[in-house]
Amino acid sequence: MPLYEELAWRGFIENKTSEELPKILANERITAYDGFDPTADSLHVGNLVGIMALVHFQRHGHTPVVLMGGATGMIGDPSGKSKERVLLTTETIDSNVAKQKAQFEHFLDFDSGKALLVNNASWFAPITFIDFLRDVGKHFRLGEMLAKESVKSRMNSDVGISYTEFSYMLLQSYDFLHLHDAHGCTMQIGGSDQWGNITAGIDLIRKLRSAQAYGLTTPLITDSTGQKLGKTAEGENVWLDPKRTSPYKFYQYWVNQPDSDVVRFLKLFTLLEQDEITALEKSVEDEPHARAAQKRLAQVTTEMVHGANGLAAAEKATAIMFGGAIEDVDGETLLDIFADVPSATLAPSWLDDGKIIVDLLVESETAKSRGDARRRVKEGGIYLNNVRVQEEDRAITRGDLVADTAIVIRAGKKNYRVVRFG
RNA sequence: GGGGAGGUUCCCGAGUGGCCAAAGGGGGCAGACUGUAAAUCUGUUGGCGAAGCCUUCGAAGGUUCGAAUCCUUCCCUCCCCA
Repeated sequence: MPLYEELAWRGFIENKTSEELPKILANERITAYDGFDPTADSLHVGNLVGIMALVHFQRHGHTPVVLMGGATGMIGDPSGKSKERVLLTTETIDSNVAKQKAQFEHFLDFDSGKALLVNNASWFAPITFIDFLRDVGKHFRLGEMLAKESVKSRMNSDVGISYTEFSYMLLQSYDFLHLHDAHGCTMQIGGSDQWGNITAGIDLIRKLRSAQAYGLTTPLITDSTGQKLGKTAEGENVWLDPKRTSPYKFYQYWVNQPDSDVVRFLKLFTLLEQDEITALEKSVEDEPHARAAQKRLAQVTTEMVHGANGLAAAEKATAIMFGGAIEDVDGETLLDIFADVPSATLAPSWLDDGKIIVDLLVESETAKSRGDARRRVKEGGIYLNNVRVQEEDRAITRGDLVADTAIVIRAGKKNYRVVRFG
């Protein structure tokens, strides 16, 4: 399937700046970029749409460019944001850029120029403010800028918009111009909220270089609850860094996708072929309880991000946590399985101090206060080694240890925490 | 620079001297149901405790027996005019 058709089928295309795009992508080898803000030390699931779009470009022989916003990340893009960005320090940004760079290497082949990763700090740092206003600012008309949706919506909100963020579109336009000049980049990919910034860049390239550039926006992916993609039920981001989001949790995030989203996500976040996805779609209709599509989605995405070992660990942990009893597992296996689960360590003597379940919940940070712990026990949402505990003053002793090493706490249906002693 | 409106618990938002740990909604958490789903229903949602106590309504002071509510100064946001 040609690239454009494949992107369309998979659901990557929200809008394009030119009707010529399908033809160009089929007949030419182009360089296309997508920007990523290094506001955290890891990429997260929300970035996957952009990453996978670049992956498809590379698979079809085009050259993808990952633009790290080392400079622009210090400003903050107002597009799609309801409030002003908290500004980060240079050190933090640099460190984030380095860490995200390593993650991109899981997806794209950067060998011998097949893909590029650039940081816009490298071209923004030498420019003075006066030069920038003269050379770039001159080509922007205030009327157009004010008409941009990203600006308008913030102007109409009661947080307003600072001059800093207002200037963002100039910076992003200059990125595009620079990549056009330096790498022959003629295309920018971005989320639908980037439309205004992308077209601004295309205009700048046309004005200054009399050249035609293109833009493609991907839809804002939300889950069935309308929430932005890549948030756990707790509202935390699902990160690609295993230190931030364990492979187990990552796997679980995908397994838990509702029927209404799973096919869409298979298309976007896996490279599975049309035949297999169609078969999985049928399975969702015919035997939804089997959740074959969810399992396959989780399997493929986890392996892609965390490798075969990460997937194996996630699957093993899942089998235990949603399956058998915990008593008949030996200590090593137990700790291995629960390696991905948040844990706490307490001194062995703790068990001899006549503590009760409420103490255990608080000291293992399962509950945020004693009142919270007490309430949750009362509600029947606390399990000790998978056995429900309903007495607030349930004593905790050495007898509760599994395999002489740990206690497994479960809060609610699927939130586990291991407490190790020693 | 001038004028006006505001800043309340996770969010929105009510509350104008005691009946306010603060209405209502949203969100979260838990339970039932279930497919580790959706929808629905129920409970719960500052901290410590048995009662009760402690901390909280942009910040700091002040008035008062008593303040989220009144006064002063400061910080921040929005709107209009210049």
